[in-house]
Amino acid sequence: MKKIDCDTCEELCEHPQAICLAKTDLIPEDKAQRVADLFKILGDTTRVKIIQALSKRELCVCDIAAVIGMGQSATSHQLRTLRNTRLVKYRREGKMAWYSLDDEHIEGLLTQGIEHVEHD
Amino acid sequence: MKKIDCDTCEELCEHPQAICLAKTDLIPEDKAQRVADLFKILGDTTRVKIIQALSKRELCVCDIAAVIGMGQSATSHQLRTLRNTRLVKYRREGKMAWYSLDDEHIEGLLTQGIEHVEHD
DNA sequence: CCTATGTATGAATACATGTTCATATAAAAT
DNA sequence: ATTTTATATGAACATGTATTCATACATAGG
Repeated sequence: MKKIDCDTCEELCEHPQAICLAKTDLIPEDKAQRVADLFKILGDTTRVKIIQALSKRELCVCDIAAVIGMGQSATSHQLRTLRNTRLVKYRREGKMAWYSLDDEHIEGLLTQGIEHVEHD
Repeated sequence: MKKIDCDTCEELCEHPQAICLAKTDLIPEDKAQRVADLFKILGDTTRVKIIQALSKRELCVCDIAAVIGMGQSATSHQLRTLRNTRLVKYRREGKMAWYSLDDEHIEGLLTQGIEHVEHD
C-alpha cells in the first residue's frame, strides 16, 4: 500500500491509478440508486407476470389476479407498487380499474431480460 | 361471474375471454422466475456499481472495494453472488483475484436501465 | 517457518419486502 | 336503503437479503 496523490483518490490503496480511473467513471450514487430501484421492481416473479400480461392488453384487477394466479389483495398491492413507480397506469370505469403499462420503455427492458435468460 | 368453457380457463371469472387470451400469452412460471432472478441481481445499488465499474475495466477485489466505497468482506460477498449467477468471472494471479464481466449482454441491460432512469 | 497480505466465508444482525387476513371504500344492483 | 361486487389498504407475519465481524485460507516475502 502506498500513499498517492490524485484528484479523486487521495488515500492508501493497492492500484491507485486503476482506482482513480474507475472512480472517475463510476456511476453517481443517486443514479445507481434509481437504477437499482427500477430493477428491483422487475425482480419479482409476480410483477414480471403482471407487466408481461399488461404488455399484451389492458386488464382489470380481478382479471390480472386470475391470470397470474394470485389473490385479489396481493395483486392490488403489487399494482400499487407498479403505480407508485409509474410503470403502470389505470383508468376507472364504474367500480372497475383497468390497468395498462404507463411506460413503453419498460416492455423493452423486460424483453431484453427475457432474451437474456433464454440465451443460456 | 359466469361459468365458461375454454381450453385454458375453465373457471368462474369476470372477463373469461380476456383471461383466456392473457393466460395463453402469459410467460411460463419458470421463465418468469429466471427473469425476476436476473433483475433481482441488478436491483441492488452495490451490485449496480460493481457491474458498471467492471464494464470499464478489470479490477481486483480490494480495488473494487475502494472504488465503490465498501468493505472488503461486503464486496467479496457481492462478488460471490455475481459469480454464482455467471455475471462476472475472475482469474487468480498470485493472491489477487481479478474480476471482469462474464456476460457481455449484462452491460446492455444495465445501460438500458440507466437510460430509462435518465429519461424522466 | 513465520508473517503479512488479499480474498473467501460462516454466523449474527438489521432491515426490507411479499403475502395474507381483515376491513374499508365506492359504485352498481336489487 | 340495503346488499353485492370490485378495488384498496393497514397490520401482522414470514421470508429474504445486505452488511458487519470474526476468522479461515492461500500465496508471497522475509
